[in-house]
Amino acid sequence: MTIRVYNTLTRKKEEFVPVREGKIGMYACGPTVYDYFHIGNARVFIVFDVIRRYLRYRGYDVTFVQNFTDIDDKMIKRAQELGITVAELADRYIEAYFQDAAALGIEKADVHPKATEHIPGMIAQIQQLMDKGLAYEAEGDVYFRTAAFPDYGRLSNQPLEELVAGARVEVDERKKDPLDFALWKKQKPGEPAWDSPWGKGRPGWHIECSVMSMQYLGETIDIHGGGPDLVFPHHENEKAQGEGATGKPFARYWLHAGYLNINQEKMSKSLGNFMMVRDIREKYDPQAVRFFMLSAHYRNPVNFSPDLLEQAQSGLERLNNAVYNLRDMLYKLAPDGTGATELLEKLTACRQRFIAAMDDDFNSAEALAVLFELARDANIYLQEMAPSRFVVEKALSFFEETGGVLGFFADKARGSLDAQVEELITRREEARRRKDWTAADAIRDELQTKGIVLEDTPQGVRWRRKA
RNA sequence: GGCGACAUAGCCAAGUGGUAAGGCGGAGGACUGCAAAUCCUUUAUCCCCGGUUCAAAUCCGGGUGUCGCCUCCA
Repeated sequence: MTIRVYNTLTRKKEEFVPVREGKIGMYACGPTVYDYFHIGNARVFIVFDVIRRYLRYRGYDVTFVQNFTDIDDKMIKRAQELGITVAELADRYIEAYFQDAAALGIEKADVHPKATEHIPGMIAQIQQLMDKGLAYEAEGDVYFRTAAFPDYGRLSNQPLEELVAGARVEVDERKKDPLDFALWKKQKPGEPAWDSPWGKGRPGWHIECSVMSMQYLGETIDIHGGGPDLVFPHHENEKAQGEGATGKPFARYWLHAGYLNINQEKMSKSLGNFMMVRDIREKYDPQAVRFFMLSAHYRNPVNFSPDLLEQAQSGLERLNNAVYNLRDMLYKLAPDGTGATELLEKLTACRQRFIAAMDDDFNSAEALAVLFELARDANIYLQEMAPSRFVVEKALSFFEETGGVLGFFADKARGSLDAQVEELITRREEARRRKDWTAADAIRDELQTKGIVLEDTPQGVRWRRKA
């Protein structure tokens, strides 16, 4: 079986074949760290986190790079507003990024390069482009000469004439062509700047990603991805820069997530409907956010609302309960030999279906459906009077394996109860034996307030922590 | 004007030729001292109109509707 991915460049699903056998270089455009990241960013980060985990699960040696844009107009403006330096602003929100990302179960990339630490490489690439006639200087700025790059517009599938006709951007007199974009920007008073052959200034946005991806992953990377609105101009420009400089394909597969809307509308400052992960975290389980994102195919547009998040929360709880119940049973059973049951056969079938779903352009929605089906089978199995520890263990490892790909069921430790809680549970059991339901229920209620849920099963009392 | 996406049950959402996965919610039932968790049953002919085909949610044509990109927004 092979993995198939939808490639924005060719606008169809293709068989995935990396440049070097067994190894994958993957780059996703990261946040500009001038604020907390929003729920739309979160979708992209989660999607690429899962893609990366899945490719690793399929046996590839994956190197994943995600940058931080720590110098640009927005950074400068925000730093001025806050009365701090651009570097201080970056530090603040990079730290916030890692906190929010961790809450969402997003693993750190192998490398998180910052633009400001790669200025010499950018200058070198700009120089390369100038040497090839693909860039020109104009009053301290440097622009990419799009007319000299015939492939320009191919990624976004836009004929050049149309790009020009549709251009709403005001014409900059210094550009030779409205489509030309800045590689280097001359310093304005008060702005951070670096020395360059063209005077003091700073890099354009697009050049940083070209340079950082090539530095860490080589001239041709396997997967380059990001948010949907990066197709044009950002990725189109990156591609032009990288291919202009090397003459080689910049990326084999371009992957883009779909939009995340709020109330059927795009998130935008003017509508005032920006939702930050930082705020959502205070009210909802961030794991539910993750589940929500994976419950639809990554390329489809999705709508986001608190109501939908609660639906997701309920769905995730069902899966979590299945895993809790398996773990609890494992804890209660003594080791045994092998157990031969239908459930073992279903495990094998479900594993195959999970892989088939994810192989098909990372169809996490279908993959989740497989987990739900197995959850039901496992729950049924747990109702047997004498389940086999061997089988329970196998079922549990299925969830841990697939959960490892999707980023769920991470807290393997069953956890322990403090002595006081243990004592309460014991006292409740005694009360139940006496049929003193009032006392038993009082204890159960008390534990509830401590976040401990008790469930009575044929095999004895079971407890779990409320999420 | 150019380019594109989407339209499946109350809600979310897979499925791209063979007679509709899964989840949330609802209803009924089982289990339980009561719960919780769980299980069982139930809840759709896939926007409309044509066409191709033995057979279409799935392909083709035409509509309608929603959304997006073409602005250094993920």
